[in-house]
Amino acid sequence: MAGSLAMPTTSEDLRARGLVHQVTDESLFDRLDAGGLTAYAGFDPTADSLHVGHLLQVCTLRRLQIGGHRPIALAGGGTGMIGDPGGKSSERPLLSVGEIQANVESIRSQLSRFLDFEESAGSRQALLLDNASWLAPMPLLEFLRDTGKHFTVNQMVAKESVKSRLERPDQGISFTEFSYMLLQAFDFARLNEDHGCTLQIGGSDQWGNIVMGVELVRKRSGGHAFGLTSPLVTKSDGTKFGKSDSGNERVWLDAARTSPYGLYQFLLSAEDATVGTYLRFFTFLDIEEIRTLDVETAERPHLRAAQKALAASVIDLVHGPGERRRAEEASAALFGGQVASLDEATIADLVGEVPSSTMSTHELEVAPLLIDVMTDSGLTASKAEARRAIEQGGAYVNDVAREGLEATVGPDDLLHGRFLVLRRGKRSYHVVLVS
RNA sequence: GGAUCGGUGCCCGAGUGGCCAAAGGGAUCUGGCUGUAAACCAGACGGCUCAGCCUACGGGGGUUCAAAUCCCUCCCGGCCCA
Repeated sequence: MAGSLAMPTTSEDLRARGLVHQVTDESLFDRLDAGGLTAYAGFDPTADSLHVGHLLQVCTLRRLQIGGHRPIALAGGGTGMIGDPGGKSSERPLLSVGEIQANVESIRSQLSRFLDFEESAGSRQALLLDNASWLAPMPLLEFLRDTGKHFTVNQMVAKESVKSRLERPDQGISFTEFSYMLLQAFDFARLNEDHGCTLQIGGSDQWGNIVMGVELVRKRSGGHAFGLTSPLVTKSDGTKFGKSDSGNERVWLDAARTSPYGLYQFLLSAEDATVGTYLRFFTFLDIEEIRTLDVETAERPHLRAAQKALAASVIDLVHGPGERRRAEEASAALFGGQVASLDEATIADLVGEVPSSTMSTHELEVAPLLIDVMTDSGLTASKAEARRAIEQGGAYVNDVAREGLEATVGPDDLLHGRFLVLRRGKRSYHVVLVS
């Protein structure tokens, strides 16, 4: 990264972006600016894809790599079999070894979009490790003697993640989950010994676990390790970032789970109050540029320049510029206000990008009920839902609201003889390809 | 192993024989206002072949004209004793 003259140092950049919540030791900042550290963040491989909730740590690792450090992404193939008690209201289901391994593999390719795993990166070359490789074969007695003896149950019970579970009168915490923090601490010690890793980063909810790791490093080898946490990413109402606004589903980085268009729409709808924070957290635009966007948001919020920049930057990184273009174009076409007059090629491009389905000319000729078409296409989960949408005035065909439960669609509704653009509510589009 | 409390819809949480598809809150959805924001206001919120029917109150069985509510049993969790 050849920097311009105004290029901030790594610690300046992290601070300016608001990425520093807590540090175990202020002297970390000098080291960050000096370069040459090895830092890690852990990821639970509970699914075969990362989701936007993982984005912050992935981006921070990338910032560190850019700053001249070696990032390690640690897949919790071992700890993933246990489950972190933090935040969870109940015991989590255990995944099988096979499932976890498959998940780790999928995540590997996603990470390579953010981190440079090539040897050409030299001392900055990123690593992806799986803690199962050392946790799985570790003898229990060895763990208890070498790791367990360094911690008292007293301090473990005092951890916020455990306390919250203990305070619930109707829930408990299994010993298995209770052990999680020790395993995480062990990971840090292990990475420290094997790879010279001296920094663990994570969300602020990881603070307790990270501190234990720092302690364990000191107790085992006398080494000085650091912890750095970032703030929790929330929306203005305090709820967690990462669930899609429509549907309450997770937003994934895997295009097969969340399309680039879906991700684009998700980011585009970021609140004014938080879009600036997101730009700082999830993009690599420089601070000056982001400040300019802050001003834009304040002065011309309806243009949503910041949201557009956010969506574009993130998708560039996650899916590449080609997919970003397609997502932008699809969004522009649908939300441009003239769906019925879009040209054939434009609508054809929407198919596949936007949620879509197919239907035979046959089926359309019998003038099916809109209720059924909406439900069959998956736009609504049930006929009752489709009915409700119509009754409440939220069902549209080619952007025109349809009223009456007996409303039907037919060949007359086709655009260019083969498309039907359905919409539910303000922004859930669905394209039906009729052939 | 014993004693005891508990398991209700996406979540929290009332209900303790019929008026219960089950209060209330949150989440979600739709409409309004806007900017495909937020906040706010209003409505909706199990499903279907929809004035009826089906599924649902941890699982199974039973009592009853009628059960989320009573009984038996099993499973799971809290807490206490051993």
